[in-house]
Amino acid sequence: MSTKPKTVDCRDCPIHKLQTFRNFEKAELNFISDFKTGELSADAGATILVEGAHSAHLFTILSGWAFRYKMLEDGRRQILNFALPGDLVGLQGSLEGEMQHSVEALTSLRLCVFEKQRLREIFTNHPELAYDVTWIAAREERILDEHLLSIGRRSALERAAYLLAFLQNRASASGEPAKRYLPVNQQHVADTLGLSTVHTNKTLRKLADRKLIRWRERSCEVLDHKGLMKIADWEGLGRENRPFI
Amino acid sequence: MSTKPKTVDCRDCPIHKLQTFRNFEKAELNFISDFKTGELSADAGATILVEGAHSAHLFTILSGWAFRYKMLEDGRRQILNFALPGDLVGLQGSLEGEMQHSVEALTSLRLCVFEKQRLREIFTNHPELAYDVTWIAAREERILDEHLLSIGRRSALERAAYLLAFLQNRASASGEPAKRYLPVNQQHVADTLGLSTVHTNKTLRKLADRKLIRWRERSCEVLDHKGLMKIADWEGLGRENRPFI
DNA sequence: CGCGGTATTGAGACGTATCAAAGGAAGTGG
DNA sequence: CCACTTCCTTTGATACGTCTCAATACCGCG
Repeated sequence: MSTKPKTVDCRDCPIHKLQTFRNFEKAELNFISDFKTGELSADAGATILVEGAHSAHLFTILSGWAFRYKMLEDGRRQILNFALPGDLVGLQGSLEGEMQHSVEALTSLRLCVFEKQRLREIFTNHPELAYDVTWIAAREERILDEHLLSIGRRSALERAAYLLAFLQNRASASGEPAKRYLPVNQQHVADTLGLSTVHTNKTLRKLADRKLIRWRERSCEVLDHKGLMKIADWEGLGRENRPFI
Repeated sequence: MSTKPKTVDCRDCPIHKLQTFRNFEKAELNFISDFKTGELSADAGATILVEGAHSAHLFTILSGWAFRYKMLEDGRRQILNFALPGDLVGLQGSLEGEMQHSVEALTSLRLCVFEKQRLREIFTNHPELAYDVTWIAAREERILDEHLLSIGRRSALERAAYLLAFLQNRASASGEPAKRYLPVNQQHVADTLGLSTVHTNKTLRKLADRKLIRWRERSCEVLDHKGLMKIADWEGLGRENRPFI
């Protein structure tokens, strides 16, 4: 095996090379490279950020999946959204002050670490990148809007169909084609849909019976993406040139 | 009656004077004033923006309440969030491309109109304001996170308590103290909570029986704010120095 | 081989939706 | 000022969806 550098230089970032992302100037990459203070690796199940804590950092996902969630005092948990390679984590909620949600690794994870404190530098020195940050925030909002519609107004079957179509959509755009399966278990699905695990199981079974998905150990294979979208009355995420930091 | 100018000059903006908002530089106000292209008035029930359309504009609420919502094909509606004086409308969802949600006036409404196209100018010329835009987006995300937790994991009673506490919180920070009542009807509450109107009615009745609220025609009076927060296990929004554009 | 995490199933309780109808308040036109 | 309409709220009865509890089956792993 050849020796590899421990951390990826942003100028060689594998993610920037992907089709889904926009092209970046040399100067921008240099700045990002400087902005990046390190990398973090975490195993599946590890907690990256916890609600109520003050975090000095902001992360970008290099590889793997994570999810954001909130909990009520008695333990009820709601998963808010998932984060895939290229996603910014830690921007949601207040820019300053305590975290309003927790973040957990869904698979083993590699993250780029940035200092929140230096976020303002982006705004003063690199307006284009600053605009990107806002763009990313707006995109997250759009997704949260969809989730809200889903949980609020769709039936259990429609909700499940929406979620799996959504995750499949995100996975296939994230440039990890190796992963044919969505790395979630039924507990995760339940906590995202706002359902009990038992009912989630029965609902997923219906989707499986209709040959829309196949359930595996701790993961889900989507067999009929369009079929799921149709059940959920969902259009899909736009095919866009995402920015990325 | 004395004659009034049709539009408010940003330098005299009544909202900037409120305590909740941060202080602004002269240069910033001048820029905002230039950025503003007009005002728009709308009656309660009027549609400001519609899902699927391309809007060239961005709005700030001068007075009155509005709400954002999405609909499924068969007519089911989900209210995503409310907008009060000082809130930015139209930023949510994609910065470019079609609207992903609609916006409707809840009360009679006055809006400042900005051109989306010129948003980039903010980023190149006024980094502080650009940072504010991002701050505002992050705040909206935090609120959407709360709503997701609520709809996904709280019972009907807890959800209603959360929503009314939330609206009361927002109302009292928005500098319209004249309005002691929240200007929503039970249909709005139902569509926000993801419940039927009938069940919403029965749930609100329980809150009223416990002397937490009193229901009026097309509006709600909150009698015990803390009681609502306790039922919902909700901490409230931070008392922050909001930016504003 | 036994163990812990995950998925599956069934039965009964509970919460919420749906349908239908009636009562009240506000606004309109005669 | 009244009759009328319209929108909003309230109530009851019944159906349905989802939750809870409990037990079993399954699988990978030490």
